Amino acid sequence: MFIQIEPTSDIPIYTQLANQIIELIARGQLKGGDTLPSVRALASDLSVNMHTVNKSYHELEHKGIIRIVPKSGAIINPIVQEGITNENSRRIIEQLKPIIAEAIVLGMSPEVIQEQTTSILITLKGE
Amino acid sequence: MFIQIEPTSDIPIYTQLANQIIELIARGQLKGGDTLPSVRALASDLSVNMHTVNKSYHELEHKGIIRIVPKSGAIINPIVQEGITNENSRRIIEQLKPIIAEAIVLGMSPEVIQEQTTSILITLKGE
DNA sequence: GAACTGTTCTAATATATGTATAACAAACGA
DNA sequence: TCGTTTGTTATACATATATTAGAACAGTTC
Repeated sequence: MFIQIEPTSDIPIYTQLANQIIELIARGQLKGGDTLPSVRALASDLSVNMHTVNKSYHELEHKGIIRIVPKSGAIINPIVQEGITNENSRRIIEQLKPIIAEAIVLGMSPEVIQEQTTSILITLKGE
Repeated sequence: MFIQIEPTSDIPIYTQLANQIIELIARGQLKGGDTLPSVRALASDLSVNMHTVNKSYHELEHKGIIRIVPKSGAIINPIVQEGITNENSRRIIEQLKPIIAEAIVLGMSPEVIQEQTTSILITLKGE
């Protein structure tokens, strides 16, 4: 697991960690059925507190990305193949909207926004 | 100004406000040169504290979206026409990446992600 | 000159974030 | 079986962020 935490970032550590795990799954470097390190092991690895890692894992579980088996470990769910749910789709769009609005106001043209989106998709999935 | 604040949201009030002002500018409902209400007037209007509105305005100024003239008011900068700066572009991409990664993991196909991006752009700019 | 403006200051409260320790009970592995 | 590991839970503490409140100040506006 190649994870890098910046303790001084304005993004909370547990969010940084959750985001990076999501990115690893999107890239296919973590697959459905793979197990995540124990909260203690990963915490020690990243030099952060056990509870901080635990909070990340529960955020991922709440989003439906992993499942936590008590007293056992955390397992990555397979990437959903049947298409995204309406609820999740709505959430994603609500998150994208303000960022795209900001991009427009800062002078990024719709064409460039599309290009950058494509670029990110290629980076993540190779498509 | 049609602004709606949800006090119980997990998104801070000052962020909600800044986002909505940005969206109004992106939509063209606020234009370069337009003035924003005074911090006291808008705070009263939204039933929030003056300092919360002030924090929003300063966030917008920090992003280069408005300028604040001390003892006078806040004026919207024109939408940048010369293209986005590299620094701003980098920031936008860093914000988009984790959301797009999450969309992929939750089963949104690259094609649908592109479609939704287009849809948001149309909603905002009519393009 | 009165009203309004953003600024600054102090203060209080609530919530969020992160760390530190410890104990518990279930699961795991040898 | 038995020791180790696991996630869980509880308490405590420190710091930062978010929000509100009230007041005073000095420049701007009309």
